[in-house]
Amino acid sequence: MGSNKDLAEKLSDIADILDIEGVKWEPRAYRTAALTISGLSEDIGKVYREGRLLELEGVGKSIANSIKEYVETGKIDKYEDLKKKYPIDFDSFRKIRGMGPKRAYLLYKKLGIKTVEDLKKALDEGKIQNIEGFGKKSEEELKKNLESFMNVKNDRLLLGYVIEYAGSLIEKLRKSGLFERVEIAGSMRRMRETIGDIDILAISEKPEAGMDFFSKMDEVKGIVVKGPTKTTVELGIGTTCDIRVLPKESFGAAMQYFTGNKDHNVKLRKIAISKGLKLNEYGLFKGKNSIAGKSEEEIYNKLGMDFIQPELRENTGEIEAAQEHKLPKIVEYSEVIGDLHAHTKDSDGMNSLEEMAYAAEKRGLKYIALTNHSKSLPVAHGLDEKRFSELNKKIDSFNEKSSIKILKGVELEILKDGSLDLKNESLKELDFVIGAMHQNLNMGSKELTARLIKAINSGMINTVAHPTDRIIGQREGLKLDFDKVMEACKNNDVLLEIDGYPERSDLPFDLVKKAKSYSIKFSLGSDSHRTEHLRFLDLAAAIARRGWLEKKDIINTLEYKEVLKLRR
DNA sequence: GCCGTTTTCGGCCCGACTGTTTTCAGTCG
Repeated sequence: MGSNKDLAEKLSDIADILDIEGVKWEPRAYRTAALTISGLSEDIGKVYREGRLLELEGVGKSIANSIKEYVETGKIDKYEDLKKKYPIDFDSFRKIRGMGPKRAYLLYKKLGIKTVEDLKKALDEGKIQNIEGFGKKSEEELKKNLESFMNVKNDRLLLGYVIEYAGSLIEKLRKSGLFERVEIAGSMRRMRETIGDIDILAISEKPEAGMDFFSKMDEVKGIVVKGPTKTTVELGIGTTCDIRVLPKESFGAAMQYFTGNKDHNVKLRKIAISKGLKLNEYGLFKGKNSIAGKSEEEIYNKLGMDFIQPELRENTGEIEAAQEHKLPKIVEYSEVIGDLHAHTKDSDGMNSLEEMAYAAEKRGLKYIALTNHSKSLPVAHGLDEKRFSELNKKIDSFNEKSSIKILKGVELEILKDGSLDLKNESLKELDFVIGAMHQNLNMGSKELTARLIKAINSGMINTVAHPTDRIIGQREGLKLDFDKVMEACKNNDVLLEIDGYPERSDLPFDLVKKAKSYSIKFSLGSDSHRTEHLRFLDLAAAIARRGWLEKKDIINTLEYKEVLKLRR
């Protein structure tokens, strides 16, 4: 029994070794496949068993066979053979800046370095600088990068906790007066739930002065590279930040290029080539003439397709849809007018009912569902029927006198056997019921799926809370059979939730897309436990956009009274 | 090894930066 991550690492290792052997192009193929698999949100074993391996980007006959081997035996012969020949810990070296496969091999050949520990020892003994192709500076560089590799806890940061920080960086740069324009690009612009670094693009008449200003900002801990138009620094918060300065006439091309993702860009470039054009960060070129570059729109249009929103740029069919003019009109952030998952201090939140409601109103919302935990979650001070009934009265009187409305809700425990934590009479008094599994999750996939489906079939819940139950960086999602779950949701008019709380970001966008294909509708929630968390609703909206959802797919775009009608 | 709106064979994204070279390879995004 292996994992997607382990398989992806093995395929990357194969790529590295083939690279060393001077094999042309094959490494690229293995890397593409590795990338696809590491980004997959379903178990590769499942994909294999359902005979869908060849549908994966970059997986052909040969790699599909390797995956088959891996799923069935946990091993890949080709990998084992190559690894015997090159017993090098490529997987760790890959993560050290400046250590690619070629250098790793050179150091192995010359000094017998196989592991990170070996490398550290050789560096400490000053042996690296004498190797041909290395020098004193490379040695120093490697030392530094090895250090930061050993200190790194988690390589990607959660969008929800970095986005405001990045916003303040941008503001500082704008106010410096050295730039005509400064914008965020990269995975942050695509609103991916985790980001590897922060990418900033700028237009400037004085790029060198701009680079100087940037590299000396308070937030900067160290400089990684610094050139006249491109600088990379390490920030105090534990991530790197790239800034790139480009000419005005190229800014659209640069935004397009640096927003990514990589696969999306590669495909666009191939399309450019097929039309006898060339696309790079400076523009779209016919021979030496630029035919587009100022704006992203003109680049997409000149390539024969509609403009594609940043959140969609993942190479998961958006380019084909844009060519056929069939992209959905995805939901706007401003169209989400209510929050359908929040807590107060009645259970495990920090703020009162009034504080939460008024804070939501201040953010421009028209309603908020207060969905406190139910009694079987004692760690969160879950409420019993009696306390819910009292809270409901408070909400009714609040609603009478205020313009923002509160929905009487619950985040209801789905018990071990699939029964519900509150009596039906009590549930009938509520406006919005979120079914959730927080406890007793150590059961088999079949049992978990059956448990959830029993709750969905009860007719008493509106939506399923954070359906995969993943915690990013801490635990994988539950191995639910989502085809069955979605089928059940569809048959019972039960929604799936998109929980915007940064660690959850759940459903993930690819499962959102899948659920949409079942014609399921969605509820969005910030899962706020304090007023400051209400901004996470935008992150839920971002996932909705990344999952191609339109206004009509999301009930938070309905008016308060319409949402009330959904409750039977 | 993968893939197809020039193709089932013959291509495979492209430019910046660094350090070591003495014109470029390796790495990165």
